[in-house]
Amino acid sequence: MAAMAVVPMIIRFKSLGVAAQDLDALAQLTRNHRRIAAGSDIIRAGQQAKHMSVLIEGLACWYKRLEDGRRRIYTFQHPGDICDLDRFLLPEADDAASVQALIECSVAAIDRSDIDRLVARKPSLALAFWRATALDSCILRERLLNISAPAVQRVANLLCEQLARREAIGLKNPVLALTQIDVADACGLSPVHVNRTIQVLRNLKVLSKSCPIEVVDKRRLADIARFDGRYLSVSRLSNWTIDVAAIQRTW
Amino acid sequence: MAAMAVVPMIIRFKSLGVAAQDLDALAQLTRNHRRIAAGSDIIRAGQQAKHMSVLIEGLACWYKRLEDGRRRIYTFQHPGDICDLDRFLLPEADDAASVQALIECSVAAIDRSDIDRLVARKPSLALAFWRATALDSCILRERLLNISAPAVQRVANLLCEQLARREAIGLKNPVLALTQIDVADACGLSPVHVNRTIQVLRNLKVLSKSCPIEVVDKRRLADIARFDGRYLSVSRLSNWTIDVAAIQRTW
DNA sequence: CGTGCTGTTGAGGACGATCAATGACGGTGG
DNA sequence: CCACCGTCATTGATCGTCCTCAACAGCACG
Repeated sequence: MAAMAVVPMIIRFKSLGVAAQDLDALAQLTRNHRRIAAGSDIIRAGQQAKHMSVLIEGLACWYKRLEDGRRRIYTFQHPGDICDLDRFLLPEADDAASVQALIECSVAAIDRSDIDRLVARKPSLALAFWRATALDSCILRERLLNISAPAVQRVANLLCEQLARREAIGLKNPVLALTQIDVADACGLSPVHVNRTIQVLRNLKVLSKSCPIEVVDKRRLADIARFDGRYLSVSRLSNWTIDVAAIQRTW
Repeated sequence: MAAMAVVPMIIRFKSLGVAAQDLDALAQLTRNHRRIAAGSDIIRAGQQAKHMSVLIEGLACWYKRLEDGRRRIYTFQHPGDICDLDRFLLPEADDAASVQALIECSVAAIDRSDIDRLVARKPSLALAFWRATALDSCILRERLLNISAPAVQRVANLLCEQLARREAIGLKNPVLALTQIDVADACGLSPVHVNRTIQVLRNLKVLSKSCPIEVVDKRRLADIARFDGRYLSVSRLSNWTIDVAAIQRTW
């Protein structure tokens, strides 16, 4: 397994305020992960979870299937996100949603009992999980605001959020592995309209003409989106730095 | 102060899984509360919170003011809800939102330091707060789903949610203290369209003709809303019962 | 008795959905 | 190797939901 693949996850947990020594314990538990093919479910609606799933690498979406079969995406998940955090806390209330891998992902499964033990013994971990829950909530609120804006702003805002979340974990590549259908399901728009909206953004020189969505003018995109990324920032929570070389040696 | 006024809050915390003995400690901290006039802010955007605010009585909305002055409501808050839970955890990320009293409210302020102490010593309380965060997240996700449905379903779903949340804390009165403007800001609809939508629901004999919104056919409302309240249920988390008489004696 | 907020009604128009068809591409099996 | 298929991107045309603007009535308030 490539050592560097886990760096984004480490950065994420660090930014949530996990103490260095607690992070080691967590990292031990995520050493074994399985790969999930693009398109298949990481978390399946209605299934009891015996473990907690942490996304290590890839891109996933947290969604619910409506009665008519349409998929509504709540939000996307990036490396370091816990796929079923809410369900872990509220098993009864929260089993209707699923998580699907949009590209090939690697996912670590941590036993419930291990989590319970960790949370009980490592306060910084419990707090970090709580913060992660709150941060999900922030993201959902921003989506909720955004979803009643005009289509161009809606799409732009979604893309800004994904870019910002990727940058927060050290991923600088401005190509997003989203299909227009993914964007449509997340923005509450029809795929047809998303297509037209993306063409508008291309003509504004904000997106490239290439087929996986690629942002070429981040500044302007944020402007169109009225995007203020502060709601994503937990950066001041921890002040220790990451020794990437050490990670490479360890993994 | 009327002793019964605190019962809904007690029920709420109990349902979140707070152990009986920990609840007492929490109750002590909420004994002093201030009244907030209808229309004024309980939590003001941009202000650092030195304490955590718990809604004891009344009805509030968690909202954000857009640049053009419009108010977008994330969700409503009922007795037992913590007004600034997210901000408490993520002071940096989450100061753009406000909470406004929609009718006269009473709100308890608990010092940050007291909370920190409680959370550190009483695991059931920490877990309950975490669960409350997750439950907010569930509610936001449901709003997010719903906001792309047709207007009648949108409004119906919002009303169902409020009824269910009130019932969960023992409030059985089917009259909701919401103006049509409140509903509009929460549903992402114009007030004019909300008005017409409510008239549709009245003609369907689901709402009464009276001016504060009153639900007269809950069954049918839930049907129109495609409302499945399971996402709100944390009922199985605690199994101890409430001694209302004891509360009356204590307060 | 004005003033402001909420609720109500009417008319016109915009944004985005839906339906339908086509092209490009990759994967699969004959 | 090529025909076939499914998925995704694209384009055109029509239609419906909901917004906006405007005006007015009821009501509480000072």
